[in-house]
Amino acid sequence: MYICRVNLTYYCFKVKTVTKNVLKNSLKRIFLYRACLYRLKMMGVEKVFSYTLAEEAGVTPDQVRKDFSEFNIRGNKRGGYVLSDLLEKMEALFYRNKEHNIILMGMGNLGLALSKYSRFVQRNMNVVAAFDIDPYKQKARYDIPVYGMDRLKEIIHRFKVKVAIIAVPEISAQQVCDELVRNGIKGIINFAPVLLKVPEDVVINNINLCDELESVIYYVHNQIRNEGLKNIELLYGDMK
Amino acid sequence: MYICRVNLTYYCFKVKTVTKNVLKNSLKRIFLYRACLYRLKMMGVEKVFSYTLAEEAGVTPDQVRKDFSEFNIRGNKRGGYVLSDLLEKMEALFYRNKEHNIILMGMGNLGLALSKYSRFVQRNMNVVAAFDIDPYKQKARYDIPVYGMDRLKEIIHRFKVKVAIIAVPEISAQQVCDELVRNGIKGIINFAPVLLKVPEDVVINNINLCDELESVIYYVHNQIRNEGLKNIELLYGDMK
DNA sequence: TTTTAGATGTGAATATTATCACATAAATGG
DNA sequence: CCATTTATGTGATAATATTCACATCTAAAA
Ligand SMILES: NC(=O)c1ccc[n+]([C@@H]2O[C@H](COP(=O)([O-])OP(=O)(O)OC[C@H]3O[C@@H](n4cnc5c(N)ncnc54)[C@H](O)[C@@H]3O)[C@@H](O)[C@H]2O)c1
Ligand SMILES: NC(=O)c1ccc[n+]([C@@H]2O[C@H](COP(=O)([O-])OP(=O)(O)OC[C@H]3O[C@@H](n4cnc5c(N)ncnc54)[C@H](O)[C@@H]3O)[C@@H](O)[C@H]2O)c1
Repeated sequence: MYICRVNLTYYCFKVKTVTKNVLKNSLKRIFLYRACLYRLKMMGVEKVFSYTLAEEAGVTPDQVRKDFSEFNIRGNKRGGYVLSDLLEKMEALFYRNKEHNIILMGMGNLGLALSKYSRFVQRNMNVVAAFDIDPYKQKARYDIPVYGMDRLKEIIHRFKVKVAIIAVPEISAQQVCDELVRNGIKGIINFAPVLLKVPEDVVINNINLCDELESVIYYVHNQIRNEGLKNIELLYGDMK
Repeated sequence: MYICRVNLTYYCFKVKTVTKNVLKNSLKRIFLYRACLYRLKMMGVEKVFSYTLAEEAGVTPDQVRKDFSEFNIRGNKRGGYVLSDLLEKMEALFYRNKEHNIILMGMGNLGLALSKYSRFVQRNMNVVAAFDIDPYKQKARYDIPVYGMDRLKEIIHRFKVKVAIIAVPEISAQQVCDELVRNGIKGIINFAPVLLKVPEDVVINNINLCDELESVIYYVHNQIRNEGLKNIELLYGDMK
């Protein structure tokens, strides 16, 4: 599967020999659909229709079908979709079949919590190591090994790590980020409330808790409702 | 300031006696601009132009001006914008002048980290209390008081709490959420990887770490770049 | 086996969002 | 103090995303 940028908001990629233009929003919603499907699965549902899923996800049935169409996910012309089939197709889309090694930068309050988060493993994502400049933390015992920055290159290469989580103080974030990029990291989840500068081929996903909270407060204050939606906007999404 | 919903994607609200239609995406970008402005401020910048900010935020200068226009934020016809003025206007927009009391549900790994996060306070958001069913945690000493669920109503009313953070296990999340809604909570940041069901007047902001990680992996794998963007899509944004 | 009801899949139509382009205002310099 | 330069602010226009509408297919009923 080959992907190239066609223009600023469209991505062009191949699904089974056919080149299609996939809208970024469609991709985002696929994640939502997947979450809904897991929920429905837990409830014992085995078959869904576009309107079942739409209802659950807070979108229109047309949207669901259109999105599926974009990703070449197809159901039975009258019988809707078999839930397990759908999930399988989505997981394949997200490379769930493969294992992914991840590293964690910073073993402070947040890093510690993340290091104990078992769900990563359940989803084939292994946090193979954490890195911290504090020598005390390198000596202490945690669920995952904690190294000094001197071993960053070695670990990244040994485990073929492509994605890192940044949980270091704001002030160190850019420096740590640069170091990661220098060592071949291509994707970053950044918890530090700063906008990191990276080369164009590196993907950053910022999670800014204060901003998210503030936006909720804004919505609540102004009585903006999320009718029909399961979620309000997350910030920093779909810029440009 | 009064806000009402006009249709599914537009919101209608009053800015100084003039009713304007504000696009949701504009609002999202205002958060981004603010983050950029703080960054520039730290670098000693005092005056910005639409193209300065655009460059920093990874959008077009037109977009910046248009967004400002939507929110009635205006600069000097030739002299650009005074940074401190801009920030002031944005903070006013986000009710930063007022204090906001917040509660935290669940004092586990994540809850503990959040309870120590000092930045909330810096931004006028006070986590006044945490709640946990574990009696041990109610007795132990933390940075903030930890209560049992029996005191939820009392605390919410005493501190006029409108917004809560959910950091309880997935299995308990809906139940805790219902309890919050029953006691008048109108906005929720939810870390549990489930889609919560709430009445229409309650705003939910889900932060699903695994999904965010998976999306980064997806982007990295498919070599989708975030050219010109400071952030890739966050999930669950802008549905419907 | 044939009919019928009901859901999919997708171009066409509509709605929304972003960019363009330029009139407009304010600093600057002669 | 007027001309010139330069950046704002915003309608007009272009691009993108969503919804509509219906042809198409298939499961179930007759
Ligand atoms: N605590 C939270 O709940 C929370 C929530 C959201 C965001 N954040 C953000 O996450 C980041 C970490 O927060 P925290 O509360 O865990 O802070 P912390 O101070 O507890 O932990 C930071 C850790 O990073 C390490 N560190 C510092 N500089 C480093 C460097 N150059 N290289 C490697 N390691 C380094 C420190 O030794 C420390 O262990 C901050 O940017 C914060 O704003 C924290
Ligand atoms: N640990 C992480 O880094 C992390 C990251 C992202 C998301 N999450 C999510 O956040 C949630 C909490 O994660 P965690 O690692 O802190 O789990 P945890 O098990 O360490 O903590 C959960 C806490 O909630 C309390 N609790 C359970 N049921 C409750 C109820 N009905 N009412 C009040 N309190 C209750 C428990 O006593 C416990 O203290 C989970 O849904 C998890 O998926 C965790």
